[in-house]
Amino acid sequence: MERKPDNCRVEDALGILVGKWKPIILLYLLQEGTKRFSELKRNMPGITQKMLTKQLRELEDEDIIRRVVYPQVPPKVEYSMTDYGRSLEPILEAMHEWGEKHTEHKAKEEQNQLKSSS
Amino acid sequence: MERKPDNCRVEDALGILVGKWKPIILLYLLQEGTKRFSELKRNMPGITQKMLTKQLRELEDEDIIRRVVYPQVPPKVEYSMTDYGRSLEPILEAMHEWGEKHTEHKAKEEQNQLKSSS
DNA sequence: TGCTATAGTATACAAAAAGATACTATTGGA
DNA sequence: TCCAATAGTATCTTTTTGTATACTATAGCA
Repeated sequence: MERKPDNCRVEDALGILVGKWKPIILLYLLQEGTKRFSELKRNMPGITQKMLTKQLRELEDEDIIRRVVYPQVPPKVEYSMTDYGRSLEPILEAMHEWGEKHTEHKAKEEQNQLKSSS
Repeated sequence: MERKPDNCRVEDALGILVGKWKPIILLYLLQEGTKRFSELKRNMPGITQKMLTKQLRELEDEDIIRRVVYPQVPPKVEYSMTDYGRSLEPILEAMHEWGEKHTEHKAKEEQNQLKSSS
């Protein structure tokens, strides 16, 4: 990594991944393939419709996911990863792995604090 | 990636990396090693002292960077990556690479839009 | 006729992140 | 005696994110 901060493109990836629900949406779609709006919602207890819609729209605007509307009533809308979106997988995977190590790390830290305070 | 969203640890990494200046700070320290507060500030035009201090404290609390105070006047405080912090490098690297591809991708998209609107 | 299901909007509000600006302590040197 | 340098705090304001809640359209069905 020999580059200047001014050509740092880390922010681009970060901008796409950031948002309380985006990583969860992306991992879900990566694992499960195509999903309807209602299935996404069911899978994310606590999310509001507005939030889910917003996150999906943002991901769609970045060409990370695809939105397909079926002209039916009641409506049916399906979401899936684009090929381009799938290219985020290594990042998500790296983050997930790091996150698991981090959990251990925090556990150890707490252990140390207990020792030193007793 | 065959896991349930409820054991998704992506958020942990995200929580550490998110912040307008954190990736820049981390890449800088990874590349340049130990740096003083004033050097960090000089390297990030636009950041306020308050912001820099806050981001550094948060990274320190997570054991990602180390803060060493020299009892001098005027004060001297040095920051550097911890070993643990260096374990974030693959993620930052993956993000950087993706970001570069993203820049091309966006350029192509704009080309296509120009074509289709002419 | 009125209810259900689905995928949303619209509006108001609360909380978190970021920015602007002013202030502090201390010592060596002019 | 007063100024410069360094690494901060303390407040206040603005912007961005996220939450809560209510509302909409429409085909099919009882």
